[in-house]
Amino acid sequence: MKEINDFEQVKSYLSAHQIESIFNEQILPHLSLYTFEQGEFICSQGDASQYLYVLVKGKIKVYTTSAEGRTLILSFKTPLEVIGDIEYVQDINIINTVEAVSSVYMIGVQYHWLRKYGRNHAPLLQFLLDIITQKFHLKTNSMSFNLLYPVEVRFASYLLSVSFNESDSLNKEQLRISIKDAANFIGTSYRHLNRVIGQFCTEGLIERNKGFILVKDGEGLRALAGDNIYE
Amino acid sequence: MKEINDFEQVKSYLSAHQIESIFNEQILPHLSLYTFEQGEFICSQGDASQYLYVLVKGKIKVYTTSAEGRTLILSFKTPLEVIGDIEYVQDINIINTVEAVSSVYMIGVQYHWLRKYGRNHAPLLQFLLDIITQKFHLKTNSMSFNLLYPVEVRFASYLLSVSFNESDSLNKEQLRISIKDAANFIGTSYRHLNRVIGQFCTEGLIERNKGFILVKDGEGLRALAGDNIYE
DNA sequence: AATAATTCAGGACATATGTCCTTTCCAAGA
DNA sequence: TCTTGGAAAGGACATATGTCCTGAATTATT
Repeated sequence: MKEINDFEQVKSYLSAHQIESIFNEQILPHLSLYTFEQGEFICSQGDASQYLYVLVKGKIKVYTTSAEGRTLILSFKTPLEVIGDIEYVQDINIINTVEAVSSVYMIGVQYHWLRKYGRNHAPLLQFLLDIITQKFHLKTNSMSFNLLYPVEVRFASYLLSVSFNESDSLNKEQLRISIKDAANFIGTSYRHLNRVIGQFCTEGLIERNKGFILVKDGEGLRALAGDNIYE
Repeated sequence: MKEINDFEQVKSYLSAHQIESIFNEQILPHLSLYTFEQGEFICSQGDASQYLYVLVKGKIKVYTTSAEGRTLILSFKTPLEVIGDIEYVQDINIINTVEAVSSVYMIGVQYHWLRKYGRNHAPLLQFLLDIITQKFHLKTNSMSFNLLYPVEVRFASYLLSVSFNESDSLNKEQLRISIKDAANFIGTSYRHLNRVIGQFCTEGLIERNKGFILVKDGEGLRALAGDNIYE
């Protein structure tokens, strides 16, 4: 983590995401811009929490680790997103580990100042409500989805969701995904996901060459996934 | 659903739950008290949403039904709880079906009035934030739990959680649970849950007689469940 | 280039879980 | 009392998924 001492950048990110109004005059001076490198932790499960972060650039993943050491990825997030909000409101330790997937920029502010100056600032409260209800909705969906459908369907959905979001930067439908991440995300084992990938290849839905996965038949995947797309 | 036209009761429920301050003078006149019978729907997945409900007495269950007709119970809730909050903030249709498990009392208010008079009322916003973050936290836990652990463990946890909460009213550890509900809650089939129950009986953890389940070895269940208790 | 270390793909098998169906039993109604 | 319907329990089997392990492929290191 590195702090970037440039208040102009803070302001410009706020304005880019149209959230200038959520922080009032008293809080503004206590905002800082932080950057995290790829792979760096933003916060770790169980730690005491102190900062509310607003993700303004880059991509992060949120995951939990069970007592037995199994990992479950709960979500990937891109701006605009908030980290530490639940912990702030509930006054509890960090629930999930958050890790930078790309290089990441976040605006951070200590709970301390939020408690002091933000408690009754309606725009901030509304903003948090909006963000959290979105998260909640998304989580509700993925929870039902994970429990109600087999791995095939979840993976088809995952592929679609990833290929849509990433494809801007990459070659058409060619995308590098981490199979391990994918397995942890849809809550299955690496081995089993591999099996499903093999099956998809046989059926001509995708093709794989050395770590990459090429979506050959998006329509086929969509048919498999049904309406359910990880949003 | 039946409306109870008695503003005194509304006030007394508000005060019993110490939430008098969340509704301001303008909104108060638009609060109503509703009662639902056991089995009655409070709201149904997909419907247009119009009311925010505060559960003040009784027990409800929240579930979702997949396109294929499978049911997944997302949670059982007792006071203090809010229904329709996500839908209010996001302005979307009802996400999950909510059904009264016992006879239920709820304070209802139309979104209309909330939008008109509640938008900037910090106590209301804070209250919603608090409730929703709690829900979110709970859901995060149950999601990881469901994905990370086998049915045995989930059921052990479920039994513990239910026996603690219900046991006030009932005979010691004797509790009537709906096995179907339990199966839908932990996201498995009735058949499989039955199998696990059989196994638990063999191991002397529980005993069953005609629809009832008797917890014989709470410690054993706790050992199985590990630290993970729903909620 | 040669070797070691790591990642990747998949085989073999065990286990968990789902589907379908049958039997038993009990309660509601004729 | 006699049906009849529907819960409850569980048998038989198919399928989904997990665990452990091995060999090939790839990358890093000397």
